[in-house]
Amino acid sequence: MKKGLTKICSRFFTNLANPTRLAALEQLLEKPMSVNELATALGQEQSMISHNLKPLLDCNLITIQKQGKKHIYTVNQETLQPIFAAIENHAQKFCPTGGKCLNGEN
Amino acid sequence: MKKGLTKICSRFFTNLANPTRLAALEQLLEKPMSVNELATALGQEQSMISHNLKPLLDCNLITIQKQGKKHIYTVNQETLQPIFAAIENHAQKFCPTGGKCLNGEN
DNA sequence: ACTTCATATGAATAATTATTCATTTAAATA
DNA sequence: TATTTAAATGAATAATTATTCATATGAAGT
Repeated sequence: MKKGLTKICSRFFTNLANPTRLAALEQLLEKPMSVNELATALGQEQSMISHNLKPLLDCNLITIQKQGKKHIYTVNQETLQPIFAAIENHAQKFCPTGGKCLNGEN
Repeated sequence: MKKGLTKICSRFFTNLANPTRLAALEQLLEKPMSVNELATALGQEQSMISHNLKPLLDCNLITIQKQGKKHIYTVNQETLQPIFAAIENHAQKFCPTGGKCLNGEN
């Protein structure tokens, strides 16, 4: 890790450290969609989705494409794919049973 | 991303989304060290370091090796290296100027 | 221009997470 | 076994972040 990356990493991880945003990303990985589609798919309020998409967009973890009234959001796969892959590997190799990493809820 | 990884990812990212813990990891990447060494290196209280190392350890992002009284912590490079690399790439390619991702402090 | 549909924003409150300080546990050694 | 050193824990408070609800913006169609 390059020195001084602590700051950008902190913001980056903060953006990802949220179940609503992760669920949104998970959904958007299936296919790009609009805010309302996302809200419906996740069973959440539209404003909640908007609020949560904003930091992801600001950090370029998703991109927006405006089609008239609709705003279609797309995942930045180049960045997120390897990260999720690393976590999947970690889960399998280092937390096979979930363990303390998953004890408790969230 | 495999379905249902949202939960583990959330905990995972929550652990990383903290400047103190990132600084600790950055330091431990240089070389494994004890709690007090870390505290000194980062200019923080021992109890703060301990509190922050705990979730990293619970999630196996670091490992512990007890040498008598001293507890030497080591980074799980297999997991963290590719993640930090992906973020570095992201920062260069998608946030070359920092932009909104870094505006404000943190 | 008015209405509708889609999204974003703001401000208040709720919930979560971090930090501090005091205390405890545990290992090593006198 | 008493003392010292290293680290962990607990509980209180501070700080941050999430969520909700009301409202604003903005694009399209009438």
